[in-house]
Amino acid sequence: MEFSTEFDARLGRGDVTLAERDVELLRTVDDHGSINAAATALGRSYSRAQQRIVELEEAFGELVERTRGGAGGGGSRLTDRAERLLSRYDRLRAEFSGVVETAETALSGRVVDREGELATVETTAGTVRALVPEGGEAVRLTLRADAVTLQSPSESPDGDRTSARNRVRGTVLTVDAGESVALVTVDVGGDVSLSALVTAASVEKLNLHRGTPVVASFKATATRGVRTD
Amino acid sequence: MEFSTEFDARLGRGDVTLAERDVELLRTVDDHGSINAAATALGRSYSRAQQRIVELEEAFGELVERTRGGAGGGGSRLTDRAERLLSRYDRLRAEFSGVVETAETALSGRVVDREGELATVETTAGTVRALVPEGGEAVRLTLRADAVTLQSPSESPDGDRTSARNRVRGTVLTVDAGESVALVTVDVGGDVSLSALVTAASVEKLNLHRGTPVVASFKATATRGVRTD
DNA sequence: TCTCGTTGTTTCTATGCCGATACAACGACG
DNA sequence: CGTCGTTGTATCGGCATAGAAACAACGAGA
Repeated sequence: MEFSTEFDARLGRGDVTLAERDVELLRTVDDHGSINAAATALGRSYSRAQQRIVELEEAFGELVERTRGGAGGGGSRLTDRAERLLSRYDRLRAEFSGVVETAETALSGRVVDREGELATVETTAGTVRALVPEGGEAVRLTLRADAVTLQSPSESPDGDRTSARNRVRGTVLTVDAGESVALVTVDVGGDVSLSALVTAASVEKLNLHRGTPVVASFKATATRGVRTD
Repeated sequence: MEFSTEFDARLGRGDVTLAERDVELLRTVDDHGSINAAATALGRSYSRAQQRIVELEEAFGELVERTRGGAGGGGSRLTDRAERLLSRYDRLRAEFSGVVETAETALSGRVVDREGELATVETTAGTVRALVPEGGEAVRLTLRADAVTLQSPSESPDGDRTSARNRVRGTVLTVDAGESVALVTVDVGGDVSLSALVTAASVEKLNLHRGTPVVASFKATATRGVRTD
């Protein structure tokens, strides 16, 4: 069954949280030069918009510099603090978007050893280390495609000199090339294949196509599990 | 300024979206054995809870198996479909949590070349490849600590045989050891340091401590940018 | 066949959020 | 010194959401 995955991001400070709606408002104030024009442009009431800005400022500091009088009657513009806040929000949202957009591999497995939140998990694709919250036995691991590094088997070092502890041999199943990046699926012996997001340049350098033998490596700290029991 | 980063995750199908509140309800139905008991336990009204379940089922299929009659008057339990749905939601939420909890490095830079959404960006830490949405010039790159692999400089291959295209030399600044994982900051010459989340085992194997020379490598596809202009 | 607590359905009501409206205060510009 | 469109403030009303309450229907078990 196919779902759409959605989210909304918030930045909290005290008991006030900055949400998408607030960001939209502040951005529009910046664009239109006044709270009034911004509210109108967004189809929102001025009074609520103004109140909301005051509320946000109580938590986040001065965000909007108001001026009154003059030819145009006055206006408002964002402070540097507000710009930084919006930039911070953008990055947060971009990261969440990354989660939603990036392909992922899900592996079912069983915890066989554990040291703190670092677990050793037996999966169909082999034994991997992963971060798993305490308490679980049966787990499901999630691994983002952009966390998987592919390399040529001949170059595969002994693994003692890198912090990427998980290392699986396999052969390339498919290469779905985009404009500048490609989604590569790798058969690693289990019932599911492993997805890796690599650049087009890497596809060429590693000569990736169906049948290419590769070593897929990924960090334990980038492999996260949730319990399923 | 320190913020709390929050999110809520949703799974959509058609025009119905499964939110945290719904997951909570379904889980409680499972725990208590009836919609009625679940609603009471959550301090919610039975009628709304029941209506919501029907609404969810119209989009997601049968989620709750109801029975009426018998000693206890009947009851409800979750279907396999519901269990799978909840598991799927858990993994999504876990991924978002990962974003919130994982340390990250932010690099300011400037796009000097671009091929599709893959950009070459000059930063204070050197030249890196990153995924940047079209249109930007000045960008801010975000790199998750769990996406950074550390390796010993002696073992650093020529880079043509791996798909981790970004490679930066540096020296370890700090090692913040947790129970089983450690957050390592690496001085890479710029004004900011690079954070890497590695296992305690890797700290030992690579002999990481202040002053250790390392090569930090990370994939272009795991480096995401947002424009700042 | 009766009992029981459930499911299923309807209606009323409380609440919170927000737009709409009205009006006072402001102050640089002309 | 008046004008102008802004900021700032208070109040009313609409709308959506959800709890409260009441009641019918159900059906396995005693």
